[in-house]
Amino acid sequence: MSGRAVTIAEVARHAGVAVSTVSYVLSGKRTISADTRRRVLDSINALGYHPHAGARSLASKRSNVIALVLPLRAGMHVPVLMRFATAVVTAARRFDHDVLLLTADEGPEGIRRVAASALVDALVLMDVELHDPRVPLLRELAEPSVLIGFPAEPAGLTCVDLDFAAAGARCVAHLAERGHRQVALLGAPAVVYERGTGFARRTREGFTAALAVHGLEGVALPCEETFDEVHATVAGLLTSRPALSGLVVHNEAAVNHVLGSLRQLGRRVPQDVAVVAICPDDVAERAGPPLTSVLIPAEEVGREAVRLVMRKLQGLEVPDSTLLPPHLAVRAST
Amino acid sequence: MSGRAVTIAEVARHAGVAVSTVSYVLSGKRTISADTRRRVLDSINALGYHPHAGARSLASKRSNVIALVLPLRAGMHVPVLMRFATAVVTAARRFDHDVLLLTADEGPEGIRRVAASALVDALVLMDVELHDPRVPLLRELAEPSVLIGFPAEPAGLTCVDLDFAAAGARCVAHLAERGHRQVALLGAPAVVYERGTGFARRTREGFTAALAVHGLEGVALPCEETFDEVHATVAGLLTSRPALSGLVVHNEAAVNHVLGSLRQLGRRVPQDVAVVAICPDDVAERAGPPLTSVLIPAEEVGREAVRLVMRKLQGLEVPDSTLLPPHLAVRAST
DNA sequence: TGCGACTGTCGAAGCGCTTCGACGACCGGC
DNA sequence: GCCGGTCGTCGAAGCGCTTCGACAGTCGCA
Repeated sequence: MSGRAVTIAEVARHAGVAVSTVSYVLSGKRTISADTRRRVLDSINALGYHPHAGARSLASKRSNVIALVLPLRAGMHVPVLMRFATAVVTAARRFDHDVLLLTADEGPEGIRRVAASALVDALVLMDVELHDPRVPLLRELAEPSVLIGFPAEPAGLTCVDLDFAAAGARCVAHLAERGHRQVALLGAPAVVYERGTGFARRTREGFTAALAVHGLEGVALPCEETFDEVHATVAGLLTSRPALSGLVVHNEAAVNHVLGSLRQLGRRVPQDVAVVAICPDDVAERAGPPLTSVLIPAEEVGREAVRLVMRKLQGLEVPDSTLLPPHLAVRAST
Repeated sequence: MSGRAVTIAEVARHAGVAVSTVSYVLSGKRTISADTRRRVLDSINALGYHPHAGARSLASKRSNVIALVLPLRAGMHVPVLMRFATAVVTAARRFDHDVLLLTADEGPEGIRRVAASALVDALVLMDVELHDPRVPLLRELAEPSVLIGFPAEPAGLTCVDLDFAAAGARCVAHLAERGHRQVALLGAPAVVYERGTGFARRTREGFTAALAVHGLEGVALPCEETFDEVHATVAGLLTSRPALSGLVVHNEAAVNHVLGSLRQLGRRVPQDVAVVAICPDDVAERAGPPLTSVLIPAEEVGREAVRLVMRKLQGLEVPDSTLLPPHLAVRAST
């Protein structure tokens, strides 16, 4: 194997047809008789032909690669991002596309580079901030793009995300159903709110709005991620609000610390304090006790982002905004 | 911006030189006078020229892209993988290469596809198993590759990893220094050992060998990742070995559960039980108490893997095996 | 002064593919 | 039996780049 690569010309010779015929068999852009198609496909298999990606992209002006831009910043929950990433790769393959991985440290310039050099046909951006420096760049790019998350000014962009406001509200509703009257939200670290990251704020807004709807008392606090800080926050909260009996945790790294802290304070879950988390299912399942949770449907979001970007690539219309509904899984913690 | 893309011919015209001259300015493969170089570079900037990646790869037989193959399987610690991934991307950019992300679900065939289609020049594979189905394929590929991790039969391959045996030994040595006589290793879930994943076994071997060296008593156990299972394991261990006073935890997902379990059992860390973890620094720092740990130097490993694969691409010799030494950071848990 | 050895630049030939226009062969309708 | 229309296939013209050989100048040295 792997001497010089097989070219389309060799396939054509082997099958006794013209190069263009092979190309049309592969692309399906012109009708080819069943008989010829067979011969060509047989030759392709016999020779182990794989089209040269560069040649193809040069001739067709399509690279069949999409960029996945994933900044990695403080306070982000890496496992969730990884799930997005693999979901995007899997979905992209279904559309016969590959995925180029871009990180933040090259800055927006990296996006321009891969777009301008025709390395990629389209872009999917993750972890979008309210005032994201990449967003203005996207507007002037010819390549279509989809954002996972929402910037402050999403007009003219295509955005997908879990409906975090609904997720926050769903958690409150669940606690209300269970009869809790005083609840709290432990969210992302303060720095994430300050940066204006959309999902953190939207969860908080949904949470707060739902308190009014259900007539609950509640408070939303940022939450750091070391055990000691979490413990201090939880202890302070329970002291200042003795009647508090429901907790919503929207911080994957802190979830287990919260449970450890409650244990240490002698509060039983769910008898003394009920806990609902917004986090991936596996984290919720592994916790002690397993947590009632709203999962972040990473696979679904990633798949949807790819679907949308592919539609744009075909020139089809897509909605500006796609919000995926939250799903609550009830487990032992409420 | 972004009408039709600027081509090298337009740059050449703008600068008043031949197309080939522009190419040589960019590649540095022939001497060009300082004066001409200036004019060409100015034109490139003025026009915002970016070479067409496909054209370049077609003509030069180099795509300047490397594949990062990262299967995502049960029991793997996603955050660590993500660090590898970003380290690889960052390092690759320093060599003017981009990174194509491949996951497992296309199987080994995906590797063959991207190699045969000249989409990538080289491959970096992560999370290698002892009997990895991708390994035989690599041997017959023309493209150079580097593995992060070791298969059972690494002859003729290039492998990089943290020296997990040394890491396991280092933890034992540390506990011995602190005067502990009876210790235990809580490792990966059983399934990971059964699959023969190298790093899990090597840590255990290093641990076991070091017991003898330091004259300690000890046992190595697999460790599941739900709180309840961890708790059962820890409780069982402390019951069956009352004199046990040192714990090595090589399981990122279980680390916080172990601490929670000890808390619940009324054992203080480090007074009653000392704990050393093999995990990323941020997990160790956030734990309660912050953990003495051997970090998995993901950035370093990723960087080294890229450096090696680039050397191979240049036809240079590289060592078959690169083991990065462990670094122990002492914190509050020992 | 002449001659080889560089230097710096150019022109042209591909790289492997897609796509466009062309063109026989064959069809049905008159 | 002839004509317009498909259908299936072919040949050739690029796509934008790298690289090779060629070739004017220049320079140093005999």
